[in-house]
Amino acid sequence: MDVGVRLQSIRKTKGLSQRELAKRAGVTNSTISMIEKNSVSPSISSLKKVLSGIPMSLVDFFALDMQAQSRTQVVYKADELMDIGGGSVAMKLIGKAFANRALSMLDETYPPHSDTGAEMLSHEGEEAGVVIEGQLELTVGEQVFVLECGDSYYFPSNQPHRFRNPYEVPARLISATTPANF
Amino acid sequence: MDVGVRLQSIRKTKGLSQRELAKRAGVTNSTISMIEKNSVSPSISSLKKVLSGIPMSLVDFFALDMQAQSRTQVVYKADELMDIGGGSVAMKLIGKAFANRALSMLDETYPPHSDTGAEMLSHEGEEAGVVIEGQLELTVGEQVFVLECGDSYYFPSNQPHRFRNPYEVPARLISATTPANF
DNA sequence: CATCGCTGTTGAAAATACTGAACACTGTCG
DNA sequence: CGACAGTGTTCAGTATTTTCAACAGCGATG
Repeated sequence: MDVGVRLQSIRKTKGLSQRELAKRAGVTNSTISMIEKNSVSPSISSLKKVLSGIPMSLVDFFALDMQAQSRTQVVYKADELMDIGGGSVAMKLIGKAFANRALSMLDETYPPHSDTGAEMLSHEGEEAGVVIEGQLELTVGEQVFVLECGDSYYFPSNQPHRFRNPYEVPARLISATTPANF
Repeated sequence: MDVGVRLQSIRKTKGLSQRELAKRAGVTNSTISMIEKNSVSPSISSLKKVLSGIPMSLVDFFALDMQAQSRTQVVYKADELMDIGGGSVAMKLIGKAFANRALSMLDETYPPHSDTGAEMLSHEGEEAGVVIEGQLELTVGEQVFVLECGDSYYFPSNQPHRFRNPYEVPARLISATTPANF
């Protein structure tokens, strides 16, 4: 992992000079120069100061790291997804031909006033999703959330949960669950 | 944010003494003592060494913050997703506060003529996705596919792959990967 | 009680990071 | 061309962190 290179690329992305960033962060330009050249390994406090001038959190900074590491049917046309929707909700499974999948990805459509059911769901694993059309109500444990278009969620699936569309327009949700439950 | 307290709580959770952790990490016990007492602000390199004895990544260490602050956030508004896009492609991670995730779900936007890079990606696990806006070209191994809006894919991530948007309109892709690579 | 093995803390010395003031380079303006 | 404002780099001195070794406290064992 290369702190210096990463800092430099972030700084340049933001269109800042070393001196400009230094001023905002309350450090000297030489500090930034040396960090970027990896001639020092900054202390947490000074890196935090530097990032505050961007601004960016330490988590986000280190998260960039991971990205550095970046015959069965592969592609499925929109109309060849497998519909596994039991009730009113249409749930289309992505990658039906993939045996022993580690992942369930679904394209779900919730018509107005539809629901995954009164009793809460609960199973092993973790799940995430994004609402890409309409709005949806999500209940996790005791908490009730309203997801607007573009909003997303992530929670451990053993927490009791339920999806509901109490609105007048259909909602569309892309979800992923691991391990696969379909 | 309290580096010292956090380190201490992690260390104790793992049932390690200062000396034991110090030995595994390749630092001295006094370093750990002082960090935990917040009488110093460790350098990135030494904190990284210390965490390697746990073991734990810097991201996860700093991510504990967010977890604590929001008692496991479930829902993320569209504008609070974490952008981990390195190049031209905007990749937004869903559920950034979820530490040790089993799943990476991303909301990716490919501007016209953007690309994940000339060299093919390859890593462990499986991945799936749906194109929800525009069109995208996907290369898996020797095969090249054109994904229209609504089309999806599923393949093992060890197959070399690459995404490309050679078209004139932006493409938006929701993808999921397990195990998490972010 | 004494001794062992462990715990975490503390001080002086060694190593490392940060500052402040130079330097060399670029491009722009008069 | 000369002056200027910007860029990033370098170096000596200062401030901070890290080590090494000693210390004090605690519980178990002989």
